[in-house]
Amino acid sequence: MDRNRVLSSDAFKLVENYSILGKPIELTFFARHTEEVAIDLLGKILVKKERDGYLAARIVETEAYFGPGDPASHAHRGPTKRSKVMFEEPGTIYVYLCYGMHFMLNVVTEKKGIAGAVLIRAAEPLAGIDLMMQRRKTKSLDLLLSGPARLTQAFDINLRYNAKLANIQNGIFFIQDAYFPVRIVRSRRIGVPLIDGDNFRFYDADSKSVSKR
DNA sequence: TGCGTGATGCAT
DNA sequence: TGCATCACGCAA
Repeated sequence: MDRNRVLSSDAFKLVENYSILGKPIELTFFARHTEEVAIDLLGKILVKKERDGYLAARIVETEAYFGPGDPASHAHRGPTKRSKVMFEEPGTIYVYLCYGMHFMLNVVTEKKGIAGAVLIRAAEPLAGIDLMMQRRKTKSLDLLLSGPARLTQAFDINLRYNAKLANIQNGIFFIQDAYFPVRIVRSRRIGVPLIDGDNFRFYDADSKSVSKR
């Protein structure tokens, strides 16, 4: 199936198709090494159920954040009021406010008690596009979800979701992508201090929705 | 390029 | 209690 066709397809029907092909992924998916999860999340579909239908987007950019030893991680000095979520059960959603105005969406990894999370930085819109464009006040498909704050704005993700499990009961979950192979590129993480050996950002080399900078 | 914006967490 | 700091986006 070609990607342009997907992007122009009717929103909510498409999600039904994906739902048939890929069930929501098990939370055990997240109970692995953070780097592995960050890579494997590329190509997965982020789905959020709303009153009037579904929002769906194909994840194309992620970053891995670890615990102690990773100075860029909120958890690097152990659990605090904010970062304790990163030590929670794998598959827990970690949302926090950045620069006083931007929400960041992460999913907790590793087994409970070990800090780790994957920041979801960008995605390609698949369903609920009109609603997302309305929220973002943009007409560009490429820019709609191409940045961590853009994505949370379009998906209306805020602190209410923090510390909730990423499962269907809570209105947000992932389903598997049965279609596209992903050509993965690694780079250093964005917006964090320069760290020797930082190579924990991952993106789909063929996606136009990857964030710039 | 610079600024808005507010919670966080370390230093007092 | 104070105050740098911050996984960013947008107007210019």
